[in-house]
Amino acid sequence: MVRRYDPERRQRIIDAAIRVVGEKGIAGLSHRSVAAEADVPLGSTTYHFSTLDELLVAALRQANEGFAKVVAARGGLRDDRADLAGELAGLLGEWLSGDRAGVELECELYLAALRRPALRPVAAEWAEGVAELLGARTDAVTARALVAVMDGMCLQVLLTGGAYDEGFAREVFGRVLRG
Amino acid sequence: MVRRYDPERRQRIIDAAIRVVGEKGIAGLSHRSVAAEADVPLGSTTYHFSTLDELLVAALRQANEGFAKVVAARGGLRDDRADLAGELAGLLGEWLSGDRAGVELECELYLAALRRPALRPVAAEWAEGVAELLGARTDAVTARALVAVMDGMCLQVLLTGGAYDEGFAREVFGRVLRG
DNA sequence: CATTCATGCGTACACTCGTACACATGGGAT
DNA sequence: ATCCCATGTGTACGAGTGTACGCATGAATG
Repeated sequence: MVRRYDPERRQRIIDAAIRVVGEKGIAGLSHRSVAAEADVPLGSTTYHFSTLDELLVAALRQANEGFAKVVAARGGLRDDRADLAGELAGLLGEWLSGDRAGVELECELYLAALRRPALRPVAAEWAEGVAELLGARTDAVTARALVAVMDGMCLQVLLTGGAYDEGFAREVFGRVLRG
Repeated sequence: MVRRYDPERRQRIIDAAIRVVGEKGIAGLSHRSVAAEADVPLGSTTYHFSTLDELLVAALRQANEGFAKVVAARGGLRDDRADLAGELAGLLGEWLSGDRAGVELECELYLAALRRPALRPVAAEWAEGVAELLGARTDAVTARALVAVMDGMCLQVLLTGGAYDEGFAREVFGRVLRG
């Protein structure tokens, strides 16, 4: 069995990477910047993550839990009696209006999959995870559609700098659900 | 009136920037790489675009026309008799299955607005442009919703590496339109 | 106890980058 | 005709980067 001297070392590097991306973006991520943020020598970061892609995969996997936490805090969307469209609209609003830096961080890592094939499986996992969560309340096709709408509305808010309109979101979710 | 010695110089640099981003991604964009691609000296690129952001803005503005061309080639969505949901689904399919490198290029520039505020107005212009195009066939709220759905479905295809399902797209567009 | 080797650490090298600056050139204004 | 200045060019510097390599350390194994 392989054991490490400092089992926290690897985790500390991932946490530091997330902070670096949050502050300076993926463009500001380097073995050195992570090493400085994690307060470990350069060789330690290159040893644990020989490629920056590996580090990004680990960071994305961990950051993905942010949205899941918001969902869990809201009871996991399991209340069949509640209005799902309204629930989702509220969920998005809470997520977007909360820790904005964290939101941008998650999105940036997620969107980075466009040019980094290594991240695509992780991005796909996230989409499937949300779809499964919704699958408990609706059919698979509608769930996939809802995920697409959520992604699209997040993009609109984050990319164009516009404000999030919860009423609009509820309306759109409702139409998709009314299929 | 201010005239340049080489009126094409600036344009050639923009074209070169688009090619560079298409081949190596935004991460591979630098004053030097653009200069090499455009076959101009380094000083020329730094003179015309002192910041890479400026160059990206010009590139995004020019690349945005790619989708508009596909729309125009399809008659501009102005045929009221046709099924709008099917039209949009076909449009997306044609765009996504066409020049894939060009699609990724446009998306990457578009998504870069997340971390580069300078690009946001241009991204917003694009979204508004498409919404206006759709506004001729439906109300403003529905148009905005359709844009969000289009963005979201493109993301799903490009980020997760999944295939584009035109039937699914048509179904979702239909639901949003049936509001 | 002795050995092994995954892990951790420090340093150096070659490379690219943004930036700055001095100088060349020639169109347009005077 | 002359001057001005936007434009074009070449070069250099310091900072930051990925990578590689040699060495240190101590847990695991026999």
